[in-house]
Amino acid sequence: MKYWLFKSEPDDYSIRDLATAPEQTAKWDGIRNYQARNFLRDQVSLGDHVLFYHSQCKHIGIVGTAEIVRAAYPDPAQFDENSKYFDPKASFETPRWFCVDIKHQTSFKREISLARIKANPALAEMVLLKQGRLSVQPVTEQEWQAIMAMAER
DNA sequence: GCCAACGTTGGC
DNA sequence: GCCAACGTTGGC
Repeated sequence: MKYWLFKSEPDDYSIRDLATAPEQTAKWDGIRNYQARNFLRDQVSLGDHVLFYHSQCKHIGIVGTAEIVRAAYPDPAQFDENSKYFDPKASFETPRWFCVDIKHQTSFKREISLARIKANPALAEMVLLKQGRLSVQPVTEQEWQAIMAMAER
């Protein structure tokens, strides 16, 4: 069992959108960064747990959790000429980008703000704080437990 | 809206 | 393969 942190701009897609989606499930597509792609394609597995993070908004932080309900498959948007995620260099034979499906698990009453994350010594080594721009990133079990201890349901 | 950090592109 | 130019992310 592994743990991850997925970033989303809530104006684009929020934890509330996920919680109210059909079957509380969504396709996590549009990832167009190679490092994030490699995690999605090679390491994110069915049943893994996800911290849902809101970026570029008023209340930046971790807002809930989700679970991987489908492992990596080619992101259909790369083949769609009308999508902003279209990639002319991708083909069905050699897809370049991948997505997974996630299902909502919990929404926190209050977000665990970035400021509180930075203030917690147990979280000092989080990839979130080390590598600010990575939108799919691993989380250790210890970090997961520390986050859960801070969360109000 | 600004700007730092960092990823990507493309000329050489 | 290097590196400058450029684009994007994301906190503030």
